[in-house]
Amino acid sequence: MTRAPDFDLEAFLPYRLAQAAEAVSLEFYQLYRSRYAMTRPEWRVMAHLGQYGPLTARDICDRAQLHKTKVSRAVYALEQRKWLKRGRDDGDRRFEWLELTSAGRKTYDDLCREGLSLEARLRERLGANGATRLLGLLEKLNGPGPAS
Amino acid sequence: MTRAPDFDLEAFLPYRLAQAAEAVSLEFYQLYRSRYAMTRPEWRVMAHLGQYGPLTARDICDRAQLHKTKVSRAVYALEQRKWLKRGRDDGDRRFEWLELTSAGRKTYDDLCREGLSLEARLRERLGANGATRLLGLLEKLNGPGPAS
DNA sequence: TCCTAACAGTTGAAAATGTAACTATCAAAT
DNA sequence: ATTTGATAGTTACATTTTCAACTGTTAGGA
Repeated sequence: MTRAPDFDLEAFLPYRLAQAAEAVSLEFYQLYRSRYAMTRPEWRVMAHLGQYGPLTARDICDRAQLHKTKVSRAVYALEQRKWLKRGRDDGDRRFEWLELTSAGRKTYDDLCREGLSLEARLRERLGANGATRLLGLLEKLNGPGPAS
Repeated sequence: MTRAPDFDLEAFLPYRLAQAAEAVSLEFYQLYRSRYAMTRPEWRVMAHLGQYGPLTARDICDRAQLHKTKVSRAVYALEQRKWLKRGRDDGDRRFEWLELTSAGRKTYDDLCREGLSLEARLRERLGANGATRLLGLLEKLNGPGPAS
């Protein structure tokens, strides 16, 4: 049982990534939270619906890496606020197709504009090509993933 | 009120960072969770204590960006398991100095070894200099931060 | 047809978290 | 000495998240 003296927390990727992600997403979270009283899962669900048209809850789970109970509750909340409507699939009645209402899309568009503005600030910090290189590295990092 | 057609979720940094951080930290989380039944805040607190010697709860809050109630509860849990001991500061009795016990250090050392092994796998995915470049970019990202 | 297994989505209870109020201690000013 | 305001850390309560069990539906045999 030897010591582990060469472990360096400051250079530990899971730690640094978590710190960076938290700091960056906090800026945006505070915005949609204070402006629209939305939670993180609610914004995630809205973002995916706004971006990729009608989806089932399952689709959102897969794409957004969100647990199905989170999606279920977020969908319920968005529906209550009339930002989303659901419709059963006629062929397979287990599915529900989820879609933003026009009120939901208005909110989504507003948050997209804010997102773009935040994105611009972040890219400024990263310098030319910085964002592209960062996205590329993140891609590599998740790449292989757990074998299906 | 114009549409926001150029918002691209797949290239949105807060989103991609959150996804990457979650995926990467999950690998490690599952390890210390299954092997030691530790929560994330508990590991964070242990990591900081193992790495930076005796600290107060406040130090850990600042360094680890962890809310003080999380730290308080994590410290309590680690203490119960005899992985940590606390001692009042003689000068200022508000402070408590926190330190890993030798049992705690043993656990910490074990997790450090696992951390190093995970880190090696991640660096392999990132290629030569990839990790260094990634850390540099993350640094820039958080750099300025909100003005104090 | 009937049985079984799988899937989409929901719900309830337990655990974790966030917020605000709290105790105890200290420092500075009066 | 006493008051005021700040700080370290804890606790209580409300909200969120997680986990497992559940309903309803479909598909594929026997």
